[in-house]
Amino acid sequence: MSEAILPQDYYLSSDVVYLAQDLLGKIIMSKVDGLLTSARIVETEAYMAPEDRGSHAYGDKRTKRTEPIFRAGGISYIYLCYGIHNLFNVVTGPKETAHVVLIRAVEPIEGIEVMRKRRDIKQSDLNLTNGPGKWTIAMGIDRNHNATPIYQKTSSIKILNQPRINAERVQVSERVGIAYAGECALRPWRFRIKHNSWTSKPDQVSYS
DNA sequence: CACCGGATTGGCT
DNA sequence: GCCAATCCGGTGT
Repeated sequence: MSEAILPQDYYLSSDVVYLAQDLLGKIIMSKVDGLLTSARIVETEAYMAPEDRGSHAYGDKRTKRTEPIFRAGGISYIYLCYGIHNLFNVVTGPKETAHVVLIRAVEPIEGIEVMRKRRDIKQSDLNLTNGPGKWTIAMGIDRNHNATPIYQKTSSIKILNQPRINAERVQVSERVGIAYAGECALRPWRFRIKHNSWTSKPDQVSYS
């Protein structure tokens, strides 16, 4: 039964850093407009409010937008970034715990033709799903799917269990795009499957 | 109600 | 490497 849908209990852990790493290698599926796509999760990031300045829920800030983050784990948190991109997070932890895992990149398994059609780019297939704003398009995910459960058979988005990736095969680094978060930006909460071709942008190289 | 800026991307110089 | 796209959430007047 390694391909069972991950149950809500899985997402209720308070250890969001563990979960972010554990979600690597799991299979995310979507069924949107009757079209099935599936892919392997190859890159994640953990966001851990209230202390985490990189999180929308920093300081336990509650707004209409951040409200789903405070619900019990196992639902989606999808928001619009730069007015263009729908970024998908998994809400984790018990109710009132504002932790999420951002899925940053996936490796296509099923429905790659559907993904090509949705993305409509004239680039290599490697560009179909190798970024947080890219794979959601490929898999038909947008804010209509915000704050919905992902642990039910009937869910349009769900994640199937797979064996945990060994720590030696995981590349740990700083998170992307949150320089404004000061010291929090330095936290090693980005996780990638090592040597996987479908992960997103490489680490920034700094010259001094 | 006006303004600022963002957990990004793709195309062009 | 640079930068526009595009829009809405959050904040302050």
